[in-house]
Amino acid sequence: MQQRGETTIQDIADHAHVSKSTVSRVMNNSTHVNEDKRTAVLEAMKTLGFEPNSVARSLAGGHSMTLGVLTQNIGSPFYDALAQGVIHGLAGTGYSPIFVDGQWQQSTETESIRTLIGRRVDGLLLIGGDVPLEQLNELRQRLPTIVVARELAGWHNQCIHVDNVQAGYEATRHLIEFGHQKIALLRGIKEHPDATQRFEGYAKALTEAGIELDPDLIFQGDFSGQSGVMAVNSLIAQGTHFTAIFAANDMVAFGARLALSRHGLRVPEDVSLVGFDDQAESAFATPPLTTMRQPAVEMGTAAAKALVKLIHNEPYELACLPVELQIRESVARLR
Amino acid sequence: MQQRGETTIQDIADHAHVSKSTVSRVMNNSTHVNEDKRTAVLEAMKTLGFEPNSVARSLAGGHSMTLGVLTQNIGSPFYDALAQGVIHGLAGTGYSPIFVDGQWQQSTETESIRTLIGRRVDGLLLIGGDVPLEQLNELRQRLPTIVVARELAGWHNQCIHVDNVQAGYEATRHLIEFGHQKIALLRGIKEHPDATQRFEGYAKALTEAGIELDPDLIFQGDFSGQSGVMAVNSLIAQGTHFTAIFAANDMVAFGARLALSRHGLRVPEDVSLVGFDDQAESAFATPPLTTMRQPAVEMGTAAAKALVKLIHNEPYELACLPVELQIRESVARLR
DNA sequence: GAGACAACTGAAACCGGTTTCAAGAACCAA
DNA sequence: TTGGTTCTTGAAACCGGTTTCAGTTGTCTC
Repeated sequence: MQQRGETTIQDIADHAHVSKSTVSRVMNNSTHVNEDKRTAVLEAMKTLGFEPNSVARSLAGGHSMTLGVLTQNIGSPFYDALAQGVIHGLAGTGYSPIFVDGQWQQSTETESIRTLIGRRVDGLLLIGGDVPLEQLNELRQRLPTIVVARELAGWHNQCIHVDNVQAGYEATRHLIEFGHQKIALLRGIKEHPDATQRFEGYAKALTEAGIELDPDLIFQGDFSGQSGVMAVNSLIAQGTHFTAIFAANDMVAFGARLALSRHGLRVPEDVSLVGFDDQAESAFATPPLTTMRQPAVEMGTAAAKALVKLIHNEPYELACLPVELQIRESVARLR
Repeated sequence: MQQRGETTIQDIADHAHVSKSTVSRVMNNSTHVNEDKRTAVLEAMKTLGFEPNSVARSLAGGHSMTLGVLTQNIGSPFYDALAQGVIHGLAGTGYSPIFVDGQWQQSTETESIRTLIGRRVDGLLLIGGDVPLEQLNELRQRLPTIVVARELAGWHNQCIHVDNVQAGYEATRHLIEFGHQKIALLRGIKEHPDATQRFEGYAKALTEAGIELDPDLIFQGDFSGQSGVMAVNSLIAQGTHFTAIFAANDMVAFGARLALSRHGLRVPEDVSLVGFDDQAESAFATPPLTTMRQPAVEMGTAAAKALVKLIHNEPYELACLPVELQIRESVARLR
């Protein structure tokens, strides 16, 4: 705020020979104001270069026109795409997002949410996160809240996510259809629900196809490229036979791809590879990566728009978006 | 704000049998308050679950504890990394960033900055952007402002960027040292200063080595993967001989790499490749990409910390960070 | 014991808007 | 002309804090 002496509504009032109230009414179109006064005010605003103080506005009006967005891991493609979608969905609504990073740590998240509440955000958009359901339920009573990329019991229409079990199933199914049976699963972070659910889908597809689950083929890692490298190295070191890999996400797939090529294994001729996310780079990998496309931007946009509706008590529908298999060139039929 | 009836400072005052002023003083540690009253206030705050209204605080106190951050292209690795750095640099300072996306369009940027000013941000962090210098100079008078990833005349210490000419020079130099002479340049967006400056460095290195600039080797594109694909396709279609490529950024390099492999050209055996940015995926590309590493996160962090200092009128130093050649495996000696 | 000074503390003004309330003006029908 | 309505409009209260100002106490010094 620095600059004390910004022009205020009072300055405009004086300049246009009307009262503050009238200026306010002109600004908000709340009541009809005589045409001559109206133009006088508009004129004054222009000459004085008036930019209303939205802090004062928030305090008086009771809404801050600000939405709190809790993200995780800013700098990772999936969450960035969600954030991008949020910004996009908010464009032109008058609401601005204020981002805080939870870093997947409950304490940080809780703290960040407190900050947002202190700032009197008009609504909350929680992307992923570890905050316990109970706490979220309380939150929901207090503030319009929408949760993205996380499945919450009893949050119908205030929670948008993707069917990770189904996605894991389809990815695995795709590999099975191409004749693969020895499918390595590169799991994401252990406690991460996405990872767990994708594993479920993987297990389901295998079982359904009469293929036994082989613990040696399941590698517990995280969502980093290095994790993919380590998984493949360890798979090869322990002599496990595998013909395909389902990676926790595209980044892991890149790592796996690199490690494979280090061992002289080609993709897809020797090993087929499926990723998850469809981040921008995946279409330009060599070979272009077959992956499960998460509609991250769309989810962010939908969530943001829904939140605005929710705040205004307008009806809306928050549909569960589909994860689609993006077939490219990293999967081949087993010879 | 929704919830009228949040507990206010007055509630605390009543509960603790003191005045609003005293509560305020306890909150801010501004004056010494008797121990018994102090504990009474603290006690009251705890039992009533008080979260101070920072909107009111901003209005009264004259600072919003909010920093406006104008970014470009949220969702692109370089700008995301900068944003990530900003968030990181602000952690624990009490300031929250509020992001707006300029989309590299002057009108959008100007509009966004107006919004930020309306929100009475305490400072401005401009990442890249096209706002004319003149306008920025005015802005600087009004608000503490720091510009990131853009070189501005006369903005010493309020502007942090990278020496793109030097970086372009070094990348090209690296290829020349490996014996390459036919080095294709995949330029970024035409008007983009980064692209222009890197071109200058490229030209300088070539000239210095006595290699003539060949217009056929210079491809005008943008910063996308598709641009890299098209460049290589067109280079090959027109029969231009080249043994190395310096790409506008890593994404372009990925596209180029893909197109090369489609034409049966290997990296680095047939064509050497240098990227720019060193985004996370580059280390896991096949082969791992040699690239100019931009310290994006560090720049964001440094800028954020500097802005806080600037606001507080504390001394600080904003050094120009180096772009470092990250040597990996996509460059080979010309046979 | 009186005056000076420091330490606390509450009342009230203030930040810059929005909104309520009531009054004055204009308009209309009876 | 009169009473009732509808429009406009300004004064003042209010949003929830911070900060100034002045008063009350307590302590210290001479």
